[in-house]
Amino acid sequence: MASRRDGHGEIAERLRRAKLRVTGPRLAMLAELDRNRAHPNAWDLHRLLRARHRSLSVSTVYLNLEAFIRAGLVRRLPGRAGRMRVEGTILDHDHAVCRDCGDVFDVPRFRMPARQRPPVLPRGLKVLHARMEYEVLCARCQAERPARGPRIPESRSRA
Amino acid sequence: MASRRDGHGEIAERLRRAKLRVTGPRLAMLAELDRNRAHPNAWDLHRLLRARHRSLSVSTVYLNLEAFIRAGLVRRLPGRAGRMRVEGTILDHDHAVCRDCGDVFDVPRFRMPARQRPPVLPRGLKVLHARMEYEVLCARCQAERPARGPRIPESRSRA
DNA sequence: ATTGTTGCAAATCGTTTGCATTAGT
DNA sequence: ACTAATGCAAACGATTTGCAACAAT
Repeated sequence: MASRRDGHGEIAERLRRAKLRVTGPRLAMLAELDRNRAHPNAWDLHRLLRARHRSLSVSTVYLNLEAFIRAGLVRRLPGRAGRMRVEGTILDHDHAVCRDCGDVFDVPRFRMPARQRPPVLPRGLKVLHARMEYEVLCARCQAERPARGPRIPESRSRA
Repeated sequence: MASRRDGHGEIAERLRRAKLRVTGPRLAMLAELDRNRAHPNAWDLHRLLRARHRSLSVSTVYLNLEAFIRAGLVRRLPGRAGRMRVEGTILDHDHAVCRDCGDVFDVPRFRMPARQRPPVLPRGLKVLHARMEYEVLCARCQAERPARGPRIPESRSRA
């Protein structure tokens, strides 16, 4: 509906290049993902977008995220058990994931030295990207006592 | 119960070092994780272990996996939306994750060149490990037609 | 006109939790 | 003895699916 106005021209273009139909929900989702650096999950997005798009349903969010991921417009992030996280900024950064709470932090990108040849991957795999990933302990989890029980399930997100 | 016999001596030792009580379910889980290179999830483990340990419950599997992860005995792997995968072999290898189906493949480890200094991480993060991760398209997904719908939810595992 | 997309609700299924019991230490 | 670990079932909550109405091409 709200096709190309809104200054979504560039986003609409991305969708077309990906051979995906340009629709309101998609423009809204990509726009949000463009600006949201908090690694939101499907529900975060749904909640955030409901403000302007009253009728947006969760299933649409899921369906579109899947489509975006396959189109390479969005990347799926490692996250805590039971939820999918996503990020739209396929920018130049790597991730640090907290071993205990699963929180994800953006970290400056590590660039593989020019002549360092990447390892040979198993036959059949087509490499799309290679990036460094850090397993860390976030400040909060370090403070934690030896802790055994599960951590607070996480669920923040900026607006 | 089946404390240290079974040739689980070494595993029991690992548990003690991690300050975790040595119990049957734990010995069984770690033993399975030691030999299973298929990146199983909680249900896979439960299913595999039920054979010998008829009474093992899923919650115990989850609880112990969480404990193992925090103890650094096991690592949590990136997985498809909504499920946790795990691996016991904290060996020298990296991972390649299929963008579309989420399958994980072990790949030879990339070693950061000696004098290449790793990037500075945000203050407060304590780095436990740094490894390369590849975003790939597995053979099956490459064969796939442009595909839009979700892939078969995955769920294999060796025995 | 054709076919992908959406929204809704129901169905699934992975993960978590409460609690009484059992078993390590 | 003291307390963690277990098993069970119920509770949760995230993701998926079926389908009819709708909209993009």
